[in-house]
Amino acid sequence: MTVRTRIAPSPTGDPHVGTAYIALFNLCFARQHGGQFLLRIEDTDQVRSNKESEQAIFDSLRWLGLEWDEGPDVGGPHGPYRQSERKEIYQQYAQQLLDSGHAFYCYRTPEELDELREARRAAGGFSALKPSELRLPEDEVERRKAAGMPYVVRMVVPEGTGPCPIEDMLRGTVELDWGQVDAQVLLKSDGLPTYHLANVVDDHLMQITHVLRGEEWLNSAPKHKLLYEYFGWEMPTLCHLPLLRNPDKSKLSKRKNPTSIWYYQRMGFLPEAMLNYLGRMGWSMPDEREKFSLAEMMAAFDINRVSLGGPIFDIDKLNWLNGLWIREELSLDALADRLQAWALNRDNLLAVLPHAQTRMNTLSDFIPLTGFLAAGNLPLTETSFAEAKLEAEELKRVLQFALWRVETLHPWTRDNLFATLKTLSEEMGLKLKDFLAPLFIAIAGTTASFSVFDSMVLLGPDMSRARLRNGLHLVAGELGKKQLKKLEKEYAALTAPAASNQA
RNA sequence: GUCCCCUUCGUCUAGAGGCCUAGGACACCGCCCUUUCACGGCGGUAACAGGGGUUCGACUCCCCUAGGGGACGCCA
Repeated sequence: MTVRTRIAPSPTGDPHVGTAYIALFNLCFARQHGGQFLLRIEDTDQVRSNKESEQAIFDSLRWLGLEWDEGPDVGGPHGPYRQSERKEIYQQYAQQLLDSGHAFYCYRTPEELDELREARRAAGGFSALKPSELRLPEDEVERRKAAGMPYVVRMVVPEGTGPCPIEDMLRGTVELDWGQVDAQVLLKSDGLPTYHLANVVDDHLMQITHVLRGEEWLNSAPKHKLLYEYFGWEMPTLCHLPLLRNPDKSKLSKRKNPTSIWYYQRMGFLPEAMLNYLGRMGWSMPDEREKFSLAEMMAAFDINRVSLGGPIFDIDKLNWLNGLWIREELSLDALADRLQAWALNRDNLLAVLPHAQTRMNTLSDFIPLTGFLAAGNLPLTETSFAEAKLEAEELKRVLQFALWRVETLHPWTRDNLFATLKTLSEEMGLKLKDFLAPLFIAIAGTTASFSVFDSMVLLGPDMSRARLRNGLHLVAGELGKKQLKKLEKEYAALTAPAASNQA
């Protein structure tokens, strides 16, 4: 048996806890059956594609203690593969589908596609675009081809509606409808495969027998099934796991929650506890024990013990569990080692010292000066922000806008942070000093600290964002939908200040 | 809007027709331990979404409704 999970790097390089969650279940399932567990990096999306963010994922999984196997060769050396380096493989298989009439060239422009979709939507019913609608007359195809217009390769799908049964390990037979299956793009105009093609081809070449993936993929299973039929390959057994959720029950997202594994590492959670907690999400030990190691979980694993309701990622319980690990599993000696490795290591000290040294008279000044860097959550209250001489509304705007600006910021460097936030302060018409004050308080707990940009670099993106979010929460409470809309509007107006006051 | 999935305490969950007066854990509250705070111990509040069936019997099976989530891209 060979089980795999596909991993999509995030554009900012943050390894997502959801990734680890899926990987954990894949690993346990594979090991329980004495099988292999393979990883496959998904990098057909040019935006996400860089070695750095891929490496971050491997590092984070290793930190957690997850292991994986080296897969069979797919046109290159063993290990995780990159689609962009194996472009020809997918082109070759796409050609095979073109030759057998299971795929076709499509020269439709984005505008035409929008129109077709809109018409579909207006008509009600299924919104999937079918080959018959997308196909252009022969002469038009020739004309566009001659004009050198970009094209894609799409798969042929059944035109009408009708049941398409999908077998799921946990749900049994799920009946989807062909009507919702569109003529999926297989090869993009840049020649790279989409997820769907790469997924099927890779799994076949890697001899995958079982796929455990997120529930979000359930709806595209018919496409995959069809591709397996076209190629005449045997389809792996599918299993769709529930999605981790935010406290508001939506799919766990960076916007609402810290989702990066590094955030939790930074917060001082032990990898064992983290993995233990993920194992408790949607799964339970037969004896209902709460604390267990990866080895224990693998030994006792049973996929049928997965419960289907999407679990909410609850930091309170993770906290308790982590405490349990610290108190019950670590000797004082071991705990000392952990602390040393976590924060008090030489690299960390050398990174902080340049900022601390000039402000130190005694060695004892060091901890008070830099303690905020090692702290998890700062002990702040609403009144902590009184130091910033801004009125409540402005305070709110500064924190929210700054948070939005740095949410997608990459790379996370001092210069980049400075440029971004300086620009924002100018757009908001605030003096940099006034603008920065609330950021200082949210990040360092006080305005009497060294550069907030340096602090943010030392804290890292995840912790910095979490602190800003926390600060915002303190001054603004839970933002209502209306308020949020208003802020979003003001924020959008910032980047295009001239355009808004015409009429 | 259309399709799919899901639905047990606030949260994570146990529960495969009678063992359920629905169990455990987090959080919360109270008591005990304790020079404080934690830890630990003991106890408490708190749930089968609603309505119909099937059955001698339904948290468990079926249907409907409601709610939540996901998917409808040259993103994964």
